[in-house]
Amino acid sequence: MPFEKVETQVDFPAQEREIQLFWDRTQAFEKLRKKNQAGKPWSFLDGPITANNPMGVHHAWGRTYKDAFQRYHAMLGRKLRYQNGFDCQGLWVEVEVEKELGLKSKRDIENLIPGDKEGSIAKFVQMCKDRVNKFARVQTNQSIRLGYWMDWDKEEDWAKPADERRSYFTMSEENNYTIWTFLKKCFDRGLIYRGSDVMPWSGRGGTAYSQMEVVEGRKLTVHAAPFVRMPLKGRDNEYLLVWTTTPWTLTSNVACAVNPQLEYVKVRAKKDGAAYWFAKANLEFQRLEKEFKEGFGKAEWSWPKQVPKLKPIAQIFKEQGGYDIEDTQLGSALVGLEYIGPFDHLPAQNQAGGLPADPLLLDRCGVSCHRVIDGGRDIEGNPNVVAGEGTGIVHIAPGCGDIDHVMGKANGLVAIAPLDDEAKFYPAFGDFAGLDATERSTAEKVFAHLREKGMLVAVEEYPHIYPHCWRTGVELVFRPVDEWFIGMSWRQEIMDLVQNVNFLPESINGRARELDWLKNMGDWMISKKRFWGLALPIWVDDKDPNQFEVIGSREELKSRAVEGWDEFEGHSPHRPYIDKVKIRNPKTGNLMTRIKDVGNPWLDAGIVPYSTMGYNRDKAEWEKWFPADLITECFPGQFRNWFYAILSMSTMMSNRLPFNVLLGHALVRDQNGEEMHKSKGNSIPFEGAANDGYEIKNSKGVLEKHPPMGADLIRWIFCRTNPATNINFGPITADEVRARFFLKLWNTYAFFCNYARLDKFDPNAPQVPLKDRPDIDRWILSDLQKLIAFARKSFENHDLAALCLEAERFIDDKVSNWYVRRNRRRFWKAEQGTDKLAAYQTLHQVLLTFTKLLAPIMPFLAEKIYRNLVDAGDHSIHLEDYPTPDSQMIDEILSEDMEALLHLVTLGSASRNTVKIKVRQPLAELRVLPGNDADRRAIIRFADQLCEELNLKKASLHDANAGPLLVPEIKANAKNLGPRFGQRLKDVQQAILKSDPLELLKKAQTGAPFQLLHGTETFDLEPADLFISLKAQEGWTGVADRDTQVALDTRVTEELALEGMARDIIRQVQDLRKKSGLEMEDRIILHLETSSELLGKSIAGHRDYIASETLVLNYSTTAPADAQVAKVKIETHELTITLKKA
RNA sequence: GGGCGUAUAGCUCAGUUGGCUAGAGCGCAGCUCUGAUAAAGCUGAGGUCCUUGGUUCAAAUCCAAGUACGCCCA
Repeated sequence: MPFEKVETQVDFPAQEREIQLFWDRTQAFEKLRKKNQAGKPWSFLDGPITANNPMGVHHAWGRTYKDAFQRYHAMLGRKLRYQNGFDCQGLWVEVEVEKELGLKSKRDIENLIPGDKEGSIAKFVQMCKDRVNKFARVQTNQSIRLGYWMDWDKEEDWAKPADERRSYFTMSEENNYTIWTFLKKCFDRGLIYRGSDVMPWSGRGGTAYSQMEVVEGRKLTVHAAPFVRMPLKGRDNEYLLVWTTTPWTLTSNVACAVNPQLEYVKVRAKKDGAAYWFAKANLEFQRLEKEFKEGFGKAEWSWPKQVPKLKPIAQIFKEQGGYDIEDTQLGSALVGLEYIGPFDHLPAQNQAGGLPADPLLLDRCGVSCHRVIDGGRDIEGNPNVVAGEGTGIVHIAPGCGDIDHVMGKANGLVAIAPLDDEAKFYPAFGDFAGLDATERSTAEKVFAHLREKGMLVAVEEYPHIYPHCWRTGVELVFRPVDEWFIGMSWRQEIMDLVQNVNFLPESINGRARELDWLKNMGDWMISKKRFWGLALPIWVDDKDPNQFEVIGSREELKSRAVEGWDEFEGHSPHRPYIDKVKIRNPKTGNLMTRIKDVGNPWLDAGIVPYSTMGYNRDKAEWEKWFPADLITECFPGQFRNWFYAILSMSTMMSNRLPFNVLLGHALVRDQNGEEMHKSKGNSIPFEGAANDGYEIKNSKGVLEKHPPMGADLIRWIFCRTNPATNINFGPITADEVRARFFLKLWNTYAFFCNYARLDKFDPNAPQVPLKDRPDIDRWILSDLQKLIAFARKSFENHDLAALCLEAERFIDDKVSNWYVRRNRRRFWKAEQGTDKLAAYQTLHQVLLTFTKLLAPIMPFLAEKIYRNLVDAGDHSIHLEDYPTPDSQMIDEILSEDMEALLHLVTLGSASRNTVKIKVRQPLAELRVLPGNDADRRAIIRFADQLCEELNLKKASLHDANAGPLLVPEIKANAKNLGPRFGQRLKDVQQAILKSDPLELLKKAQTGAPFQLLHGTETFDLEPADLFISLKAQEGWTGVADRDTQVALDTRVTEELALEGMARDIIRQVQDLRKKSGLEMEDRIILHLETSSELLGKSIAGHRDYIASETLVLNYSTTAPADAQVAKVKIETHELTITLKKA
């Protein structure tokens, strides 16, 4: 039965839990799917969430969007897939499992079962799978609590393999094999290659990092940077001065590079008579001067306090006894000079062909390569060696740096690679063997050695941004590695497609950002020397490492397999089982073995437009859902990650865009705009916000408890936010939104239900025809239609913020603060009748429609309200059709007029405020001189509304023929004019007083300077020179805005005063009723006692009025016993009120 | 170093194709209303619309340069 009593104190989270039970019990979601089974498809593609931890409150932003758009389209009758996605594979899962197990390195993993490497990997991979399953379940439950309607896995589903569940999992066979399809297409186009570049490498992680990952791990670091002198061969006491921030690389120095066009100086130190070559510009160059003042480009990257300002090279020499400049030469003069390196005694420096030995360069070694080379230019034509930081002479270690590597190749230098896969020195490095390159002590050892050889000139502390391992935090080193790449020579194809992507919100410039990335990105490194991930389907010839093949499907592998298939059969394509399968190279007849590497996880997420829609399984089905109508994700970072992956992979797969619209949103911050971190105490867990309550630090740094917001409130907060800007999320926002919207809506709904219940309003009674309803009903219904149209447009434009803000205005300004407030009496009044029925029907329709409009955004609250507005039984609001606007009900003129009425009310209130006469005191008349048509219409059409609202006896249109309503009174602003006019001030004042105030007002209102004639004189004046006030006639007060003037009769006659008192009395009686705990409908026996003659007169004159307002059954001449008593003051008169329930 | 974006009240932000006295919410002060409302209304204080120059009858808005901040890339 509808219209149960609604309490105004409400626990939203508790209510949401009840609604969830209702949905579960009635199978509401299943009913919805059934209802739309034959509908036209609307394709949403979920970007997979990393199933590695519980989801945070920031995930709720995107997930709310996802749910809201799906629910909206479901209400339009569209058929949806409702498929959630979990991102499963990759290093981030390994990291957490390693942490759980307390493992420190790859070797620990391989030794999980001591002595059984393969078994260890199998066990580790299984644990990764288990972890993913565990958190997929956690996230599923969290998402359900958010109200996110998806085809979630049920208890029985979790026992099934990933491929047979409802959500998609990137670890599924389908997903992995579809990536194989993609890689095969790349291979067929000749794009897959093995690169042996010098790559950023994590010693602890045991893996190289892709460009994307290096970005994640950049940190401000301070390195001990030595200035080293390298003796030139054949010159006496003459040196190259080099500088480096990575001292360990000096062990592997092979050459020194200069810029031939740059000027170099030869400086002789007075201390020991040694001569040094370095770039002339560097002598006095203030290195990192800007960074010293301003930091390194991020707030947290300010100059480290303990690090002194860097010295120019000249200062270093001065401090060591001074110097003279002996010579200046272009760099070209240095090219070819040979020198002695600092670590020439190491075996590695003397090994033929370098380390590892290059078979083509066996005629030389590190030591024999030591000479000055031309640093050359990069692909954009900029010189690789420049003055500035350093010395303009760059120490080159082709085994330790990517540019060095390139230069080494170009100059026929050997490469010496000093570090193993744990970033420790190889044995060929003497007493450095086994040392960790990133340890400070290793750098110290380098310095000690240099000092001993007399090659160390100075050491400084040098801060810079240096790449670190994003997971372990250790410094990355550069070492030569074999990694697998997709060549990106086809980037133009992707860019051509991206031209047509609809990136929202537009202000983010998503297309330009994506194109920028596509233009500048390097080749895609897809391999990772780890355990848990996509098995890259690359098989390499056992005897000829240059021959390899990419396998495109499970079937292809099976048909090619010559070994190991039986052991693999029955396992997912993961390590270690997939590694068993060998194929034969048709060209050489040799066996081919899969590379051990696993794949980049963005391949996993990037293939989902294909793998989840059945590309390899059922093309017709795939065509039905591809491309997705919408995807939505958090945008920072994704331009180079998921967006990049799906766009590029889809280009390769079908040369089609995988989606029509991409809606991005920004980041969640704490309520002060700072990043949320558990350690900072400002992070809000999802469960805390949704259901359990949470603690965050307040401004004093003390943990403070906050009640839960509930899912709908979280959802609303996210939806009302401009997706282009970060959101400051926290209790302040929550309280504000709850108060201004949720409670407003709730109380309006409670008001309606509570009266409807008392009045036994029948929602099924015949509708009062629109034409028979008063203006205010037709107005709110008209604006309701406009809101419906706006809501539909907002969903179509993917602009939920616009809808939420408009909905807030509608409920707050229009329904609650105007419609309900103005119409309370229609609901209160005792007699039934058309007018009352119309009021009920109007408000019922408004609330019901509004609830449906917002059901996609606040599904719980909408359901709750719906269930009390209609006799719904087990029928959910989410099975309703989305409202359609009825243009017949839209009345633009009426809307304008109502707007104008609000404008007049404001002016009226303002005029009351100027004379401080409270609204409870009735006044005789308000006159309006309208400045526009709407105001003119409103004062005629809504005079009664205006009277009621402002407590007036009469509101009328001012007759223009009767002269001006208000007259400006203009005085001179002596403070302004005095300094300018001095003794002539009096004349100016006279001029102002004598001029026609209306004319003067007009001049001043232009805002521009103007002239005032006075006798023979002309004064140049500005608007600020005048004090202007508008005066009404005696006994009246007036205010005006730009257009419209109002004048209020402020004379309080005795009759009006007595009525005012009566209203005061009513107010006090009501107050006592409320305090006494009486119900709204209770009738009372009232006794009023006063010694004031005036008050007595007021009571006598308004007995019936007071009685009807306060539900007095009868007046008692004496104070009743067992009654509530209050002694109050009406103005200065004392009054004793005694009442009891009749 | 390059690219993109932003700069408006104490805070968070609106401000459309240039156009009226630059606004809202929160916060602050005063007054008011209240038997749906932990609410609401009116008034007030609070602005170098980042700076400088230009275009224009007119610039917060368009253009240029600079400064600061953010993001992306190197």
